[in-house]
Order: sequence, then C-alpha cells, then structure tokens
Amino acid sequence: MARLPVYLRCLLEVADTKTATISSERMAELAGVNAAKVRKDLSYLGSYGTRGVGYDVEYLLFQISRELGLTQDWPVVIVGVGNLGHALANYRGFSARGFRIVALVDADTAKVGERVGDLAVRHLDELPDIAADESVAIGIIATPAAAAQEVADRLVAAGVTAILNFAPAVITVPEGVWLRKVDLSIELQILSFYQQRRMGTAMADAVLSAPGG
Amino acid sequence: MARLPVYLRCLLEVADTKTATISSERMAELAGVNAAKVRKDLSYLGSYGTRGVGYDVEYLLFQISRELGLTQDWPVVIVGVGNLGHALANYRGFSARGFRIVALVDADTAKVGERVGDLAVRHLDELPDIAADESVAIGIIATPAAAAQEVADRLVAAGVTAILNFAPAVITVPEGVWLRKVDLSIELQILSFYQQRRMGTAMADAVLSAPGG
DNA sequence: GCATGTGAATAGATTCACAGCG
DNA sequence: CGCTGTGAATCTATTCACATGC
Repeated sequence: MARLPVYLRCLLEVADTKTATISSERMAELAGVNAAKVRKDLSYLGSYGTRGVGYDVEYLLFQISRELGLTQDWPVVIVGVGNLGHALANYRGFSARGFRIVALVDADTAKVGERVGDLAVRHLDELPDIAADESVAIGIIATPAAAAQEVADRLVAAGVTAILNFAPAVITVPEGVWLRKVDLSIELQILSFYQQRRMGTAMADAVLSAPGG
Repeated sequence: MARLPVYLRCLLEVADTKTATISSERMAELAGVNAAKVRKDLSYLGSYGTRGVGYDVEYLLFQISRELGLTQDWPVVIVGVGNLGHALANYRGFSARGFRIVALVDADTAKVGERVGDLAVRHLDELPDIAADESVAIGIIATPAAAAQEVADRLVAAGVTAILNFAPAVITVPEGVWLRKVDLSIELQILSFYQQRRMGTAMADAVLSAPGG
C-alpha cells in the first residue's frame, strides 16, 4: 500500500499537537483522500481503531512503522554522485525515516575520494565489499540512463534486493528484487500533457463561445 | 496517460538506430509493459499504426510529442534553492524535453543573488512579476514541507496552473490547477515495506521448513 | 501472413452504505 | 449516538482474443 507512508507522515504531524486519537475522516482530510479508503487501508493492518472514537495516534503510528519496516534501520547505497546523487545524499527526509546512507559510489575515478557530508565517494568496483560489510538492503541509482542497467546488474550481483531508480531508463531485474522508479522528466511531461489539453479545450471553448461560433 | 512519456523515450532511442517502424510487441519490451496495453494506449491518439507492419517511428514520435504538448516549450519556475532545487535546476532531462527553467526563487534573502548555472536566485516576492513576464506555466516546489502550502498558494495567485511538488506535504490547490507530487522518502518507504515483508515470510518459511516445524 | 485496433472478459481499486460495536 | 470495519456496488485499468485490413 503506497498510502501508508502518507498516513504515517500525517500521524507524526498530529502527534506533535498532542492529539490522542484521530478519526478516519480527519485523517482523510490530512492525507487528501477519501475516509472510506483510510478505513479500508488501515483495516488491512488489523483492527486498530475503536468504534465511536477513532484511532489511537501513538498506537497506529507504531503499527504503521512496523508494517513499513521502519522500526529497523536500512543501510542504503547511492550509485552516481552527480547533482542528483548529491542532493539525495544530503536529503534529510531519508535519515528521518531510518534510511541511513552508508556509501556513495561512482564509476568516475575523478570523483572517488570526494567528500559529501560525512562520506567519501568510493569506486563502483567496491560495491560487493560495501554491500557485504554494511548489509546494504537498498540501492539508489542516480546515474545517467546509459549506465542504469549495468549498475542495477551490479547491485543485484552484490546482493541488493531493492532498488530505487532515478535514471530515465527502463531497467529489468531478476525475480525477487524489488524495483521502483522515479522519473523527474516524466512528471513534468504529465503536467505538460494536461496544460496542453487545457489549451486545446480553452481554444475550443473560445471558438464555441465566439460571436457567431 | 502516464505511459506516453515512456513510449516517447523508447521511440527516441529507437529513432537513433535508424529503425523506421516498430511493432507494439517490441515497444512493449522496451517500455516494460504488455503489448496490448501499448496498442490500446496508442489507439487513443488515433490510428497511427499500419496492420501487418507496425508504427512509423518518426510519425509516432511527432504525434506523441504533440499530444504531450512538447512541441512548444514550457517556462518553468523552481521555488526553493536547497540541495534538491539545485539538482533540479541543473537536471538536463528537463531541457531535453522542452522544459526551460526561467527562474529560481527562494524566500531566504541570503540565497537571493546566488548564481546557479545561467540564473541568479530571485526573491519569492518577485513571483508575480516573474510569472507574468515569462509566461510561467509550471511551478516546481522544492521547499521544506512547512512552506509548501504557502508557496503553492503564491504560485496559484501568480497564475501558475500546473505544480510539481517535491515537498513531503499534502497540499491543496483550487479546481483547475493541476498538481503532481514526488515524495522521495515515500519511495524508499515502499521498498522498505517489501523488504520487511520478505523478511517476515522468510522467517515464516524458515520456521515451517525447520526440522519438527 | 502479420500486426493493429478493439469488443469482451477479467482483475483491481475506489466508493457506497450500513451493520456492528464501544 | 458516533465511528469503525466491511460486504456489495461501482468505476477504472488491464489483459485476452480475434476480427479487420494492409
């Protein structure tokens, strides 16, 4: 369920305000979804609500954290230390949720040794050692598109079983390895698509409402 | 249709290899989806394929570009010039698709004047002027979560009708404004969720297959 | 013959509406 | 009485399977 992390964030905000319980309706408002959806989603975790009252904020926080595996910390390696790799390495949202960046690697020897925050960039060839030493569970690909598939293959070979791909390329991984992708350019193209359609209809409307149209 | 940009990218790659036509099956392979889905998606644009042959690569490229509104360029403003804002400002994938970053703005006066690539950071208060002068169509929010809603309100007030939100917060916009969000931390949490479940089942399997289990 | 385009079938997600419980 | 939990209804997306046309 891709919405659990959103609920988690909402609950953390609510917990700050010393609110003890929350209704599905209030939660839906905060999360920007339908109340029935909230209840159905939460019911998959078990019956953690109280009828007539709502959900206990602290208890639900714990249950969702546990379900998402956030009660343990996950060592993460970032491959590709360009602009995006830098930004991801410094992104506070990761550490706030128990994701610990344990290594930055790059294929470019010129970048090896460069310091980013607490870490020094290491070479891609060291990936197997790093993965083994640090028990890396998640790999982030922040390389150019052309390198993405090879990097994915190397991550898998090193034993990494979950990959987040920021490179604008479709990559394939073996059965049993989880893969998610974020394509920044695609997000803008989707917005462009809607803007484009708006203009199409705006023009059509203008024509239709024009005198004599 | 969120898959059109993926098809576009695949077609661009194929076009580089001087291939004149492409079948839905080959396209599906490149895009990592089902062939029937490709055909159904493309059929919404019109009947641009030839039975027994496939799709003309150049023609389809043009049709998809047009549908996505990529035949014109879209002025984009980025709000928030932290690590992520920097990375987005330098991201080549945007300009490659006709998205032109025309301004970087930040609420922090200490950042105003700082140069990032060709642009100097301007103050958030200048947003209405910038939006009007540059006909900004798309705004990108790369601020901390706490500032996101106010920035969105300001973008809307300045006439921006499409917003891409990178801040980890649910924001609301008026009817007629398109909003998409990318939450980096949520993507990792989803992977964590699957890893967590894998461990759960791995343990269950281990127990079940243990001698006497 | 071969690959598209598309109705029909299926699967999945969302919403409704209300029974059940505190 | 209020709010959860959930079966049923609805809507949307995906896949199948084949008629259609080059």
